[in-house]
Amino acid sequence: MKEQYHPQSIEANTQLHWDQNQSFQVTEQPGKEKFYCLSMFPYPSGRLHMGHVRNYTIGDVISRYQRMQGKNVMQPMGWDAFGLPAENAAIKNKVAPAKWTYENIAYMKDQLKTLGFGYDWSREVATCHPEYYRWEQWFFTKLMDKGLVYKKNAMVNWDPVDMTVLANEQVIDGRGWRSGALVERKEIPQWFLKITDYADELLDDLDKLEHWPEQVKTMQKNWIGRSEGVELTFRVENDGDLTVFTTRPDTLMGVTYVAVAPQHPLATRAAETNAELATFIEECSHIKMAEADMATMEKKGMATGFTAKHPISGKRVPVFVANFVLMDYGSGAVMAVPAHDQRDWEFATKYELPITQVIKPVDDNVEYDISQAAFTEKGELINSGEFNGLSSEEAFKAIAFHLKQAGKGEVQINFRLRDWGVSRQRYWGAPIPVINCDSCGAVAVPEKDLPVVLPIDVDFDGSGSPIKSMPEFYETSCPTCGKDAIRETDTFDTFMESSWYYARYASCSCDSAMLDSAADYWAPVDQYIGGIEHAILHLLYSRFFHKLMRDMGLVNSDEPFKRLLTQGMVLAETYYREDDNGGQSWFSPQEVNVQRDEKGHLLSASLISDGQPVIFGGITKMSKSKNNGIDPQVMIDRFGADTVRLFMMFAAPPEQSLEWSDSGVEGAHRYLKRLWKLVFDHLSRGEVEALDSNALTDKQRDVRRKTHETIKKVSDDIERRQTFNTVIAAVMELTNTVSRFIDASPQGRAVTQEALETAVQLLSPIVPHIAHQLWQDLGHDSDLLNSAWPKSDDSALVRSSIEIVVQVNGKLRSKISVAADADRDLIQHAALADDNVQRFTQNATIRKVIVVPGKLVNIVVG
RNA sequence: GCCAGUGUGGUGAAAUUGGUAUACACGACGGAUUCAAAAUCCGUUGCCGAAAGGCGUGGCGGUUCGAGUCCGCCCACUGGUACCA
Repeated sequence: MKEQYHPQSIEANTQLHWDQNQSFQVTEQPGKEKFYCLSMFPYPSGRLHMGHVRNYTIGDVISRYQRMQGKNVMQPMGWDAFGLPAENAAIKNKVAPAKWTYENIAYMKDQLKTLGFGYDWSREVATCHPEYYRWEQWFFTKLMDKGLVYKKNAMVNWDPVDMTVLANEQVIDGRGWRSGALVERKEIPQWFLKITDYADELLDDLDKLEHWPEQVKTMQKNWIGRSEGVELTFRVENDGDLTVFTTRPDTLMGVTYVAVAPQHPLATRAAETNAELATFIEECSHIKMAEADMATMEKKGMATGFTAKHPISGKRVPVFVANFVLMDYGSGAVMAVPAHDQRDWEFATKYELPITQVIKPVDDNVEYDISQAAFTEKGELINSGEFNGLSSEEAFKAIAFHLKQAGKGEVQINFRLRDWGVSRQRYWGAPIPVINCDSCGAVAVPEKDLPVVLPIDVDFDGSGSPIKSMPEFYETSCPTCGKDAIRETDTFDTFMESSWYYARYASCSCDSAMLDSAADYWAPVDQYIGGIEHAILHLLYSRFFHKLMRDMGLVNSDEPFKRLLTQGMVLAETYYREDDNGGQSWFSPQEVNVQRDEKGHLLSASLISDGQPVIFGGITKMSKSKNNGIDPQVMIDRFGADTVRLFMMFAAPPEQSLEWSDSGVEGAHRYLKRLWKLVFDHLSRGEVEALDSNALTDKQRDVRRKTHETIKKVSDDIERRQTFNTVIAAVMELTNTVSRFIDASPQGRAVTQEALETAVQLLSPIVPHIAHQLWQDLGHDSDLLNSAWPKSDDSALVRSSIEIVVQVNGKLRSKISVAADADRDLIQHAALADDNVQRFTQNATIRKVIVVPGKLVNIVVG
């Protein structure tokens, strides 16, 4: 064994060993318990970032741990390769999206290998391969057959200068990011998947996901947003019916106006003879298609001149156009009850519309003032004619019944969830497999003609998708009638590809079907790991897809991911200088020198290159825009992969955000050097005898107890709690104990050997390369990967005496040592007899003594 | 705006079921080693106080023998908000 720790050669040799033995290639083994561990695949943006390193280290730790539990572990990796950034890079660097993507994949794959992750690379998939998206296209055509797909008009952000559809992130302050033109809303025909058909099941099955974080389940539940209410109709004078949904039919008699979306047909008709209204509607079209923008903008409206007839009272209420009513959600119209809804109240106050109170608190002592704010609680009905005196709950039923009798409304379950629009007017995505024929309509591309291959040799200039101006792509004939027809040139939302990749890994080489029987062996994923930012969309779409695949007979399970770990972001410090024009230029933390005071508070910071000061901009998510990304590669080259992995797992628990710290990384590196030295020093003392657990001194017994306590804690921390930071802290405590333990006797050395072997095994999932080497040095011929996870020996855990904390009035006053099996009375006596306790109790009356055996005594005095 | 989370020493954090607040690290300070430095090793380190002791987990209030942990209100920050992935 070498005296110095050289990570570069150890890591290269260990990786070569795994490679030559194909250590991570797996096949289905029916007799053996399987474990499918999956990390969310990366978008190939160019280089790995720290978020990837964190995500994949967590997955690798869990995989290696499960393997040491004797399971058949599959850990695959692939590429979420379609998406907007490739198009942006193509415009910027004048390189085709496909070429850019494939080059990035090659580079990032090398980086993943350097980090030593145990992937079965024979299962690699990239979603931009026709062999992959072929099956997605096939699946879509099957969904068309089953009636789960439809086409309708939907709104997009339109850049009138670049003549292109913009993603929400490409709209900045209401303008196109490249052209600077005011965006417009535009309605275009798009394909939708009927995810709302599965809303009930997606909601109910959340209860089956025992091992999902509660917060993710709550967010999904709220997103699906099941609510019970009444759908009812207002007859509009000189026009048709206006249907609205309300969860508060008990407030119906307080309706003083109704509002429709600016794009509503009624608004359009009203605007034909009202220039002012037409101008208002035009203004409303310049708002970005994002809920956050809609909800925070100034609420504005204008009367249409139409009136609607109240379905019960028959009174006429004005119809408004309001910019906050969404055309894509529900019927595009809402009823307004200003007295009992805060938004309606603000709108009514602004436009001087009447506010009619119809609910009062049941408890007359509850204070409220309808002139200051809406009263939104439930209560008792007033000013509601025949419904007066009913409770909100009774009125819900009574009013719903009344409306149903009159044929004007019905109780309905409503979902916040909307159907999934999957059309994108972009180039770098999977072509939607549909042909539009003048006679036959939209026809699915037949299976024999799949895949519809995306041409990759294109000139991409950013002015719209190139395949939209490629007749050789879109000119075709109708599969049904044979006449000339036009191929769909929109591509799929990239969430389509990421909704089923986990299943394809199992059947990745199958070229005759989307999935084969192997998918059923491996699915569902036992452990899924990814960023919390995917809590709703990706995870909901994947759950939906899994149910679709189940109903198509492709898998047997109801849910794709048994257990979920959502990891936090990786943050770093930011530094900037103000430009002359008021902008900011950001400097990498690695270019900055920081001065701190005695206590470590930041005093000032300056740029290393010119010595001039820079401003500290806070700690934020690593990003290109703030130039605070730390390149994992630089760190790996400097310290080795094990150090980077160790720091990542040590700095914070996985679900929390993690702050990058250069000195923290150096600390992690120092620890590995100390561990190496500890093993080296131990081995340099020569042969080690067998351990005889009955022949140990008290000190040797203490060290051995620490070893077995550590096994117990670490196993629980990895398996149940998934807190890898405390795993490392616990092993550090063990190695600290060993380095303080000086005992060269045969049994002293045997105890040390056991402690060191244990430490190496417990750390091996986190730092597999150094562990691989140390395991051999400690005298093992077999591969550490396949060694059995250590088990704690209960007899080593036994203690003869334990420490009990003694409090007086809840304040710590003393600690006493009692026999481990001491009963309540004995503990209480010992506590009361303690000198320091007596100081606080002697001049007072003891009112109560609380004894928690094994833990503490609290003496309450008065 | 709405939904979900987070907030503990100088810093990252620990405290798992309501029971010793600050484990394990980083930094800082002191010392050993060295011609010197780096590296390494040892020690000190929540705040106030000479000590006894008091105070202390974003803020205010509550429940309890006992609250970082439970409840109510508030503040700040983060993620998502359906075309970023």
